[in-house]
Amino acid sequence: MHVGEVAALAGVTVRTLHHYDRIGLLSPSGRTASGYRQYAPADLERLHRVLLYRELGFPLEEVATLLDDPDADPAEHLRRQHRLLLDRLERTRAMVAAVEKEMEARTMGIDLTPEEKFELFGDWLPEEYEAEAEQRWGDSEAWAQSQRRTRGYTKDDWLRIKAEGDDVERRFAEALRSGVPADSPQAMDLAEEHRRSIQRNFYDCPPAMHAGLGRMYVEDERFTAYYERVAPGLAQYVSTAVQANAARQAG
Amino acid sequence: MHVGEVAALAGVTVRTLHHYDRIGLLSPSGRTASGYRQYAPADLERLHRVLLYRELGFPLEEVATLLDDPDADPAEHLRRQHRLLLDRLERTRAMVAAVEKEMEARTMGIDLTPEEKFELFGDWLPEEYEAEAEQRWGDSEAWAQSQRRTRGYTKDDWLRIKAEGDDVERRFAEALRSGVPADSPQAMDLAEEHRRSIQRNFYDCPPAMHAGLGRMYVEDERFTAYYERVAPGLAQYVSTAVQANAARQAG
DNA sequence: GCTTGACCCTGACGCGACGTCAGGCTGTGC
DNA sequence: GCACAGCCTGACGTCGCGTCAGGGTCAAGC
Repeated sequence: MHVGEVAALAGVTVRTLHHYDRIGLLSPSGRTASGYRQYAPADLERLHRVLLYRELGFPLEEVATLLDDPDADPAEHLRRQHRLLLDRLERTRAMVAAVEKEMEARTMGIDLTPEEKFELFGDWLPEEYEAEAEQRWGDSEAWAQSQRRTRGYTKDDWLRIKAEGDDVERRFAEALRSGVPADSPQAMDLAEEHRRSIQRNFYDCPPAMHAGLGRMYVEDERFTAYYERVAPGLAQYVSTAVQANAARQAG
Repeated sequence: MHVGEVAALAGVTVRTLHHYDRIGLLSPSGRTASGYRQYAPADLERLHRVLLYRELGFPLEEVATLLDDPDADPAEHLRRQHRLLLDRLERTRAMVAAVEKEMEARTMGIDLTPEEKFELFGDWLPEEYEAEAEQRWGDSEAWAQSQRRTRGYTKDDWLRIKAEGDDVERRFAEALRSGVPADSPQAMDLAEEHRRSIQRNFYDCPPAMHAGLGRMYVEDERFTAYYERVAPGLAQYVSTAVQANAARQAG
């Protein structure tokens, strides 16, 4: 195969292949009499690995040392790439969660601290996050996928939505005032309505994620303060109702 | 706040902030009498957005036009960033799936075509992949997370593992030869053993993913050929047993 | 056999997003 | 009052290519 074909196959430019040849990262294993580069199947394999490591953010020089390590067999590379990709998956998921927290905060008019906003850029320790996310969101995988529907909302929608949320809040406060238990079917129905409202308007919110939000309402003082300002005891009330509802859905 | 603090908070260097100031992407809203940069909270918010868009691969000039668009309010940015992050999540997931396919192929000594290996780098159309992945892996979310255990395998492990896999295969072939139905408890038990073997050795493999592998064994001719070479009809046999077992686990 | 047009070659310069000194001013603790 | 950390502004270096420039190659069609 010559450069053009390889470039088209791999989705890179010819110039890139020239560059990789020049710096010795990937030199084609042959040349024609007239000097044309000839790529063998093994060269393609190497290119494949190069592109994956590059995608993962390695500088080309480091890629070269990785690939030229005599102790690293193909399986070794696959395992490393697999691990790195899973790290990236986790990191992206954390960023999605952070943006969602901001969205949730914004709809309630709560300001996050600067530290909180930037925390997702800090030096990323997957193990640390893992446990936290697990606890916060439960099955954090299941909800992440289906959230693609939230795209393409217009500004007007958000006003309508805000009104809708206020309505549910008001009825929660009413239930609390008239002594309806937080784990009663009536309160759970309100919680379910709350969940469906989020689901329709903001992002897909399966019961497990909803339960996570519920916990946040009592654990994060700013969310607590938001509800407490509507009515005293409402944060705990909503939290309990939401979690009871989630348990009901799961059971 | 002055540069050093902001840099530490956001996890960037002072030089980066100088650069953003120079190119007009993020100029601090004030200076002290002696010329020190003074960053206000609003500057931090802008920086936060800058870093997220940068992380998502936008060139800085484009980031500037995005942020200076008078029609784009904060919610607009959150929605866009959310959408872009979900795209990235999907793309990373596809790459993970591709690497896993390679791993699976390698353990069976099957070569993937160059096109297949590079397909994940092609111009990425999320919708296209979505349907395919859904069909291939079922609940592709649920299994992705728990795979972090596969890290840190040594070379020796893989030899032991290969022997283990061969053993299960041999017993599958035996069951097929002696007329044990593929959806019988006995065959399903073998399938479960197969799944657990993968789970222990290669990557976490919940029933849904295992069922996906089972489908691949009959749909991808090279995997089919692998099993058929062990015994005629074995590909379909294993596939059926695996999927029956997955259904049993789910029920 | 000759042209045409697509593809290949090797320099060489340019660019984006900073890293990295150099040389000098500022602000705080002892 | 001085040491030392932290701030300033140039200015040059680096990495991973993009983008010409100037010239050779090759299969197709006339």
